Amino acid sequence: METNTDISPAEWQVMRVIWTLNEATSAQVIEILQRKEDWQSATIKTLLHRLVKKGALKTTRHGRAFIYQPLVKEQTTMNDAVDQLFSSICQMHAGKSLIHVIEHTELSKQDIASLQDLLAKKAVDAPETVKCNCVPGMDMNC
Amino acid sequence: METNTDISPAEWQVMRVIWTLNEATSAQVIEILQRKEDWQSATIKTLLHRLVKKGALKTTRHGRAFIYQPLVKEQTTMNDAVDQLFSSICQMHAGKSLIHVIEHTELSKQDIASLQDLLAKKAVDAPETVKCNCVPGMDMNC
DNA sequence: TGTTTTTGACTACAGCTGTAGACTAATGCT
DNA sequence: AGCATTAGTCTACAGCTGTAGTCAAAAACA
Repeated sequence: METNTDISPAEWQVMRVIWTLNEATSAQVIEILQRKEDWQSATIKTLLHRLVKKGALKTTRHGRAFIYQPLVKEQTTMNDAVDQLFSSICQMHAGKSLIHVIEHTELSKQDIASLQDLLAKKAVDAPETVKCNCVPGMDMNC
Repeated sequence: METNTDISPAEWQVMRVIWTLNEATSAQVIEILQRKEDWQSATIKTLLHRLVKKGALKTTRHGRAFIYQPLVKEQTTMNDAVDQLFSSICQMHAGKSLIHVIEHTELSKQDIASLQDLLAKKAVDAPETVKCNCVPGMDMNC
């Protein structure tokens, strides 16, 4: 079964709260998100509802209210989103964009080490240049 | 003036062709994109039109037809898109997602070298861990 | 010059998104 | 038991997207 969880930006905010807490009531999500976003509670309820419908969250009734829990993993969902973006841009320029993100992203020593490791391995048989694949058939350089 | 060029996935495909060719007629764009996507010409015309309206493309009349040219730079637009994505995900997990992309992206020797350079510099004062910022106020780890 | 082709413009329409009001049923306090 | 609060459901509505048909004007060809 396809878990085609295409999560919109606003929905991401909701997911992040729930991923972090592992489970939460709508009241909690509302309280927390209102510290950050200027959203009415009805808006957040709608987002929760849509996420349940999309299969990204599940609910368990607990007396009066529901408890919301994630059905999709955070890291997986993130990776999918990033993959989707990178697969729609020009391969030739992807490297520069990666440089750009890394310049602006805080990374732990751990992650940096992993990246260095990975790059060292990739360097071995890296091509001199990566071809632009924007115009199929033609062999262009964008 | 805000050049809030929010380009949708389908529109990206169109932009990529035009960025690569520098300029193109709608006929060219249609011909090229139909090699890759199963789109009717009317669809591609709509996309071109929307991109002009959004300020991502400009047109110059050339007899019967228009010549389309980019008004926004490819690398800049890509960087913006990537920034936008990374700013909506959990900082704590961003590193892992970067590792993930790099694993699956072909990179030139050049780009790898730049990345290595950059990482070496960042390693110097990298934090042990990057805090999750998903639940403001609370000091959580997602 | 009349006809075919091309090209852009306009219209369409459903599904997704952001944003939220209104209503209802259940809960809890007095 | 009655009223206030709360949580979820329904409805709404405009703008963006994917996807495309139709039409009119212009151009090219016969």
